[in-house]
Amino acid sequence: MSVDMELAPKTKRAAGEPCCEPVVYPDVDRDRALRLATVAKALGDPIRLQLVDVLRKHAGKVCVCELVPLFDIAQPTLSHHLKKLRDAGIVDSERQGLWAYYYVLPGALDDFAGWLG
Amino acid sequence: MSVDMELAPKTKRAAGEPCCEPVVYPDVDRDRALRLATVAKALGDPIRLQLVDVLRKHAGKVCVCELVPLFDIAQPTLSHHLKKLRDAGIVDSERQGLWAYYYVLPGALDDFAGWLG
DNA sequence: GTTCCATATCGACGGACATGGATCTGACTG
DNA sequence: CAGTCAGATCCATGTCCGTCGATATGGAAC
Repeated sequence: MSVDMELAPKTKRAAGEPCCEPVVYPDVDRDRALRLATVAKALGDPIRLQLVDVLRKHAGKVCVCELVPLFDIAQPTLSHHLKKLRDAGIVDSERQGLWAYYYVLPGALDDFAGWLG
Repeated sequence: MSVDMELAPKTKRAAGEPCCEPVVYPDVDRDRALRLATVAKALGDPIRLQLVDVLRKHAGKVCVCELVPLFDIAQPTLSHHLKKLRDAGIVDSERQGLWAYYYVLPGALDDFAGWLG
């Protein structure tokens, strides 16, 4: 891979002139970048990533009491992570009596996966 | 989608007995989760996500002076974000005289894209 | 009612993060 | 050499994050 010479700024230029003309632009606008980054940020913690991994690979909804023993963290911490994933729109929950069941929202990761190619 | 009854904890149980047997496990071990989360965390900022988007869509290497005018942030802040992406193993840089050229490391996002499905 | 249980929320702590001004570094110019 | 420029680093600021103990909530069992 070599430097694209069309993008190489000219070495000599008038004082005050910017070093080069901008020729590249992001394909993702600010709003979409914000949405994509929100998902990425939610996945940017090992425990949350494993949580999503478990929920994604299991068809159906998983009881929180199943998730607690999988990680070496206190119950409030797990609850905090689940809330983060819910706030990011990746998972949702459903209560049944005492227990809460979590599941990955269908298509929640599609946009991100699509951007990632 | 309905609750998987095989996973539903029994309502009645002996005192001290856990509410249910764990039947789900993460396919991703702790180390891989850490590596995947590192990439996700680096992408968890709108500016860094747009940076990767620009660098990915442009074949070859892009001069920093091209990137600065694309965002409403100060130059040290942009440098900070580029360093984060470098530390995460997503991009690398190459100096040519006064200018620095950044590019996405080939395959840097493959593992993450593969996990995301 | 009371008691127990699963989960969520609160409050506080330490550490990490995003930001930008000032400054340093290294390279080109004259 | 001195002057200039691009980019990185340093430093200070305020904010957010991960963690967990304590507590609240709301349902089930007795």
